[in-house]
Amino acid sequence: MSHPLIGRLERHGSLSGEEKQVLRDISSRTAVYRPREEIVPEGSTPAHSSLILSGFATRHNHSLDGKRQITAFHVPGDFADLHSFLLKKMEDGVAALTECTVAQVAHSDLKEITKNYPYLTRVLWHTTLVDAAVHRAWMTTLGRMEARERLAHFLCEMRDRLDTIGLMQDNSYELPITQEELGDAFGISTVHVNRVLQDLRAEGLITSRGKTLVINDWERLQQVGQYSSDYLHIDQKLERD
Amino acid sequence: MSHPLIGRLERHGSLSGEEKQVLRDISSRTAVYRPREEIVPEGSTPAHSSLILSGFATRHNHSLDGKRQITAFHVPGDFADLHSFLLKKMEDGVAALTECTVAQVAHSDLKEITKNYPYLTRVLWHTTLVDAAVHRAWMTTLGRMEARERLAHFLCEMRDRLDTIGLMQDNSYELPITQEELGDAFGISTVHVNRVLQDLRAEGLITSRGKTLVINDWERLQQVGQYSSDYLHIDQKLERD
DNA sequence: CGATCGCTTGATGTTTATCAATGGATGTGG
DNA sequence: CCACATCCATTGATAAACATCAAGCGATCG
Repeated sequence: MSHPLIGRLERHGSLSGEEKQVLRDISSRTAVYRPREEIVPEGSTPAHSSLILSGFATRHNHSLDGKRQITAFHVPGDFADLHSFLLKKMEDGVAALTECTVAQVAHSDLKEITKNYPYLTRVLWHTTLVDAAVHRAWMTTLGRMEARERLAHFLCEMRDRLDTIGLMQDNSYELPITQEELGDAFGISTVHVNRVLQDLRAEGLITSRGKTLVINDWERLQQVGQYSSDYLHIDQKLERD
Repeated sequence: MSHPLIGRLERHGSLSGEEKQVLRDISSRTAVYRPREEIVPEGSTPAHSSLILSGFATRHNHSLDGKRQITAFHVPGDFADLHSFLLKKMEDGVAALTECTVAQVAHSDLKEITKNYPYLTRVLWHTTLVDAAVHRAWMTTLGRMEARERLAHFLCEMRDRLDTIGLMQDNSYELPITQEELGDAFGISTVHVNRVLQDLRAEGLITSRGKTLVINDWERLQQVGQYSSDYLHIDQKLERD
């Protein structure tokens, strides 16, 4: 398996051999987490950032009265809490959805990168900006779209994100996310998620068997979700100089 | 008037004299915008980032069916579209709410900073991460809180943000935002914003005369909004070394 | 002075939450 | 291997939050 972070960053820039070696060096310490296990506790102050090498994970807040808001779903190659490098305190925790292999990148190593590798620094900064761009897209679906549009939008987003890492084939992908988690991400009750997904199936837009999701009508699903992949900045290249 | 950006960044780190001079140099080109004028058009690819020196501004998306989602309200000292330095294409536009004086910082200058001033680079990166942290807090209110809680939360947030730049006195501040704009930010119809604000007034939590907002019961307003200022990372210091 | 803007109010309809219960699938200890 | 528990998807009935439509009203402005 090629290195997920290097693969990811190479889509956003052209790394030198030295830079690739640096990335390999700082991500050599790995850990494995079981499903539902906390990778980064909510409210903690980690000394390293967690790069997902394999598996799916969530990032989530809890409101003061205990309700959970999932702020991101993470897939292999995502730097789930790179922002903790500079923000220190994690308002949002990271938890494994499936078994996850995670590289733990020391913040001290990241700081060295900012001192010696300006281009690599910009590439890493860029990944946190894409993360924020996804937040803004989700804000728009949360604030201005109905439940079926939100879910359709998300299914489109996952298709494109998984496609770039080779986890989508024939408009089908594995989505190890329960209906309760979808509800917590998109501000919908579990019951309503269930009914909306049934509608999308009944209209012939999607099929699902177990955790496998099939997109049967990509065009119409994008229309329903008012989806455009622009905000993911897939394959946007950062110039070196 | 002291320089708003330097004031802002000095709360997040300790800048050297040389670094302060660099910041002054790159933000010397200014422009003035009238209320409602676009500062950064939605979908554009600016060659510079806009730093608000004075005035209030919004950042906003439009869903494909034309509904507006406001993703941020900006106050003096905010680098409204610093993310356009690396993301290039602006999915969200910036528009003036009041008359705004804006410093236009060339992306080429920002790139030079990343090459020569690692500490300054981290401080700038940090500001984009705080921006994203606010997005996540808003996502939580959008997804998991009711209209009156969302608005109460926002009024608390503005109190603290305006306090740090000296625009809050005696639990009172100027809020040049219409009820329609509040609705577009928090996923609520204008009519409902109006009724919720009336409720908050009737309960004695706030008073408003024209654009002036007074917080009459800070404790209870925070409770209603389930607010804690942690996510704003006010006065968090980044170590130099 | 008409026009526009922002705020307000009332009446009605829709989306979605909540509560409660069921059933299949999976896993676990005895 | 079975009894039991747990998780997740599903269904029906009722209630709440909020949107939409429509109209009026004061302030401001060219």
